[in-house]
Amino acid sequence: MKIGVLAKQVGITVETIRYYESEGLLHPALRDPANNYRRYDHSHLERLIFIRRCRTLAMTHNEIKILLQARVEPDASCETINELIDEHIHHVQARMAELQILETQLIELRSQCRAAHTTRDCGILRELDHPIEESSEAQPEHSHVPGSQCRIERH
Amino acid sequence: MKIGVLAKQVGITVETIRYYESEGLLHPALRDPANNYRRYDHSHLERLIFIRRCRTLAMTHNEIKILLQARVEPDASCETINELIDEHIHHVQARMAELQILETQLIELRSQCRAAHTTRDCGILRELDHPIEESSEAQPEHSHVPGSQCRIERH
DNA sequence: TCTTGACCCTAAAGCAGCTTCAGGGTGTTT
DNA sequence: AAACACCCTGAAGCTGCTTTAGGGTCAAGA
Ligand SMILES: [Zn+2]
Ligand SMILES: [Zn+2]
Ligand SMILES: [Zn+2]
Ligand SMILES: [Zn+2]
Repeated sequence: MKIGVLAKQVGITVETIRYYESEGLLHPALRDPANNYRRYDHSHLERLIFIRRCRTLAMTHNEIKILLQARVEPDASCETINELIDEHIHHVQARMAELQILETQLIELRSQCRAAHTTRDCGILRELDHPIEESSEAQPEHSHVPGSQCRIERH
Repeated sequence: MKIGVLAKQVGITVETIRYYESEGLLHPALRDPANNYRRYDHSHLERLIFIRRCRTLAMTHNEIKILLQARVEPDASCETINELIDEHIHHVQARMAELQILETQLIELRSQCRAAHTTRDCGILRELDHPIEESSEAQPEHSHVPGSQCRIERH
């Protein structure tokens, strides 16, 4: 099948497929000698579905590569996989904890202004003007396995 | 004061300060005619503290710019500010909800493999091979105020 | 005085995971 | 033959910085 058909089957764009190929997630497709178009078969479809499933679970390309590697080594132990998923669950939980703290702080901030008035007297602006109070809790310096790092976005 | 002193006062790097200037968050500093070094005063310090406070609350540059604008218009209504904070709280809550769903799915996935065995028989890989089940809930197509968009990272 | 080290400057690239754009072929239909 | 859908590559854009490269400035010590 051509790239457009594959894209529709998986529910992604052709650009994303080409990007995955350039990233080494998807094996380069065979090319039609006549026009240089990429040709895909069922194994590509399956691999792409796997990749997308991992992406909707917010795994990074690095994490996915490790799983893909395990997938083609049927005789290896799946320890690695279990550990990777466990670690990734931690990534998600850690990010949620951060966001919960954020939410609390934001709601407190919001409570500083209940009636609408001029910005001169706005409690929100006033609170934002103060420096950040250190929570005095040292950052745990999370030790990631180098090569499968994931951060669940901390913009 | 010079940029290095300012950076230490605020607790960020000089590169970040220069970046904020290039982004239009911080007004360009006066330059020492002798050596072209940036010179800052107290108002820069206050503005930077404000910016950092907003950043630790995960606001985007766009959101911060709106607040900064309100800050220099003391006679305007603070309606805008309240709405922006409310919206931003929604950003955080929406992202948390996404992560909670993720966590549930990941824990379910993890439960597919309790004993270590070969990847051939790994329930995790098996489940990842299946296509994504649509939760059939149409995405709410959140209507953002154009110009203050924020996404709390959805990598 | 010369040199070392701390500090300052700019411009550009890198990170993650794509999306979008520019510029140009291919292939089928009307 | 023109229109339109589809394919190709390479590069830039997005976000919020960090890092690197390459090069001035300035104080103090040898
Ligand atoms: Zn992860
Ligand atoms: Zn207010
Ligand atoms: Zn927001
Ligand atoms: Zn297993």
